[in-house]
Order: sequence, then structure tokens, then C-alpha cells
Amino acid sequence: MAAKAKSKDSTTEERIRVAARKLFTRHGYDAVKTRDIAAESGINLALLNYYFKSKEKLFEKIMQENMKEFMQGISGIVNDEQTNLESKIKRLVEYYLDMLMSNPDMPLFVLSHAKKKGSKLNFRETFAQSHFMKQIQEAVKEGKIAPINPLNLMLNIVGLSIFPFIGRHIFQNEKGITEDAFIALMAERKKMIPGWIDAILRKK
Amino acid sequence: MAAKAKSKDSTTEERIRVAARKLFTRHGYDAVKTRDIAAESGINLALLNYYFKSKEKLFEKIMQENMKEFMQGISGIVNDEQTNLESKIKRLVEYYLDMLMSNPDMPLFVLSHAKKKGSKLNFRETFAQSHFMKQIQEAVKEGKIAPINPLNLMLNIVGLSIFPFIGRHIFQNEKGITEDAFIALMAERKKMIPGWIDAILRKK
DNA sequence: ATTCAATTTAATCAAATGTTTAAAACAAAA
DNA sequence: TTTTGTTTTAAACATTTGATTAAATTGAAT
Repeated sequence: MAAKAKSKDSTTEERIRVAARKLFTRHGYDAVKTRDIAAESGINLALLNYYFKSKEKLFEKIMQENMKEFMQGISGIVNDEQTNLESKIKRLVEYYLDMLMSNPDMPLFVLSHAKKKGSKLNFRETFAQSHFMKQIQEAVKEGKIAPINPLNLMLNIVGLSIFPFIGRHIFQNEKGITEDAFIALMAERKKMIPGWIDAILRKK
Repeated sequence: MAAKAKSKDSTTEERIRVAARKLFTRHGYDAVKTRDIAAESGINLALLNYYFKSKEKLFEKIMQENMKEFMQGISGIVNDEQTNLESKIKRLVEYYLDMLMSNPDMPLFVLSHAKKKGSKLNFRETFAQSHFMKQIQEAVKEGKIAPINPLNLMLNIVGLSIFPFIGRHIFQNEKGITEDAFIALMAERKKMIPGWIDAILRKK
């Protein structure tokens, strides 16, 4: 029974998928070979084609998963009619910081592959029809916040949240900060970014 | 004479270097094949090895060039003792926006490869000993700006400047904004970012 | 136990890839 | 014109790569 439960938790297909996700997310499509994935998942090379038909098909699957995870929580937040603008901004920042703390390679992967057909990722579209966008426009009209191009606001929220993960290797190395310091820095930013965005919005 | 002048402007080595820079910057190391570079530069495949010894050596050369360009103007700006804090921020933003408008693929390349040995890119180090850093610390001490971790300030300046280029494919596509709109958006940000940073620094 | 389907294995295949080789072509100097 | 050095060319090489194949093994149903 224990053996059966273990088998259920780790099917061959699942092991391949997990290994592929790890490698593709970190290194991208071309740098990762089918033999790398086979080794990482502890399977025979031919099983990759047996279960996923081709390297490319496997990659597309991983790409969809990553894009979905990157976007998944956003819709709920930006379309929630029970929260105000300030709260939405805070939740967006928290969503990204939490997600990326557990998967720091994700944004670089997502942004590197956003141009591929099939990626189906459109920030602008997601925000354009949202309740969040309405709230911004109303606040500008009521003079509660400084006029700002909604796309710029979106870029600022996402950029301030994501950029440190994308760029972490340019300051996290032997001459830079440690892994622990990076984690502390991100925790600090998680708290500070909503305030920074607020300052930008209230700029005179 | 005209033929001689032309030959001087376009040596085989130079043509290979230019083609390689274009392709590597856009697509990265593994996705670009030696035959791609040969085709792009209009040379015989073996010349790549004749002039640069190996694909890897050529890539390292391109990587150094790109890293250098990415960092080159910064030192001058952050160590200039004749300009104040506000002016330095403005010039940093302008430096990046101008550079990246003419080479939008650069940041993704630089950040993707920052972890490779030989990349010799360290933001934190560049800023840590700078006059800019001193100015920040003094301004905080004098209560002129809100206390802020200098690394966070640096990340905010660079992130707000660079992120739209890194992320442009997630909002610049058939369902998103046009190339012209992107250029206009960047021109707008070039003007707005210094003010946003200022608002962040003066946040109460 | 037998049969059939599903999964796994190891070898093979065809094409791609970075590199090397040797000869041809070119350029410069004597 | 000849010699020497440099550059270019096309073919070949050795290895890598994604994919296929056929047989063996395993698992499920009868």
C-alpha cells in the first residue's frame, strides 16, 4: 500500500514535468537538452517522447503553466469590487513578492518567452477592463490622485515588485549581498512598495 | 580608394562581431548557431573560428561589450561631484532610457547572463563607493529625504527605467500597444520617473 | 496461468552543431 | 614574376541532439 501511494505521488509523467519545469524555467528552452531532463527526473530518455511527444510540446506545456501561475492571482485582485485602490495595490505587490520568493526564476522566464506564440500573456488586456482601472480613472477625476497613464501605474507596480528578482544576479554575488540579505531586502520592499506607489499617486 | 575605404569600414572580423552581437543579444548563446552568425555576416562558417577561435570566445567578447555598455555611463554620473542628488537621478534615468531606446534587447541579455562568470557586473559595488551614495546618506541625515536603504533606491531607479524594456512583450503585441505607442510611453516615462523617485524620497 | 495493454529500456537513426583541415585565393614584398 | 604570409573556402570530422524503433518488462483483466 505504501508503495502504491508513492507511485501515485510520483508518476513518471509527473516526474518529467517537474524536472522539465525546473530546468526550463531556470535555463530556457535551447540550453536544456532532453538528456538533461531525463537525468534530472531519473527516467529513460525515450520516455520524454512517449509521454509528451516532443521536447517542444513539453516546453509549451511548461510555458503555459508558468504563464498561468504568473497571471493567475492578478485577475481576482484587479476585478474584486469589494476592495479599494490602495488595498488592490497592496495585494498585487504581496501576490508577486510571495510568488516570486518561492520561484525567483519565474519572471525572467516569463518575460524572456512572452514573445513566443502560444504564450497568451497580455498584461494590458487584463488590466484594461478591470475594476482596478475604473478605480484609477475615478480617483484621477475626483482629484484624489495625480493624473497618470494607467499603463505607467501598472508598469510601476509590477516593475518595482519584479525587477529585483530579474536583476538579482547583478547585485547578489561574491561582491554583493548574500542570499539572506536578498530575502530580507524583498521582505522590506514588500512593505515599502505600496507606500512608494502611494507617494507617486499623491505627487504634487 | 573608395573600395579601400569600404573594406576598412567592414573587415570580416568586424562584420562577424556585429552580426554576433545582434544575434546573441536578441536570442542568447544557445539559440544562436555558428551558421546563423555566418549567414548574418555573409561569411564562410570557418571564419568564425579563424578570427575568434570558438563560438564561446566570440560570445564572451560580445558579453563584455554589452556589460560595458550597460554600465559605462553610470560611473561618471554617480561619481560626479558637481551635480546634486536630484540631477544625478535625472541623468541616470536619461542615460538608461536613451541607451535602451536604441537597444531594447540589452537589459534582458545583461540580466539573463549576469550570473555567468566573466560578466563582471556589480551594481552594488559601483554604487557603494560613489559620491551619489554619500549624497543620499547626507540627505537622509539632514532630514531632506525619507530614510531609504540605498540599495532600494538604486533598484527603484534602475527598475523603473529598465523594466518596461524587459517586459515590453507582455503588453506590446497584437492585443497590446503598437511600437509607436511604446516609444511615446518611454518618452513619457523618461520625463516622469525622476519626479516619481522624488515623490518616493519625500514621502511622509 | 494466459492474454493483452501499457510502460520502460537500450540501441539506433538522421540531422544539427562547433570545430578542424587542406587547398585555393588573395595580398604584399622582394 | 616569385615567394611568403594572410585570408577564404568547402569539405570533412566528431560529437551532440531530438526522435524513433523494437524488444523486454510490468500491470491489469480474464
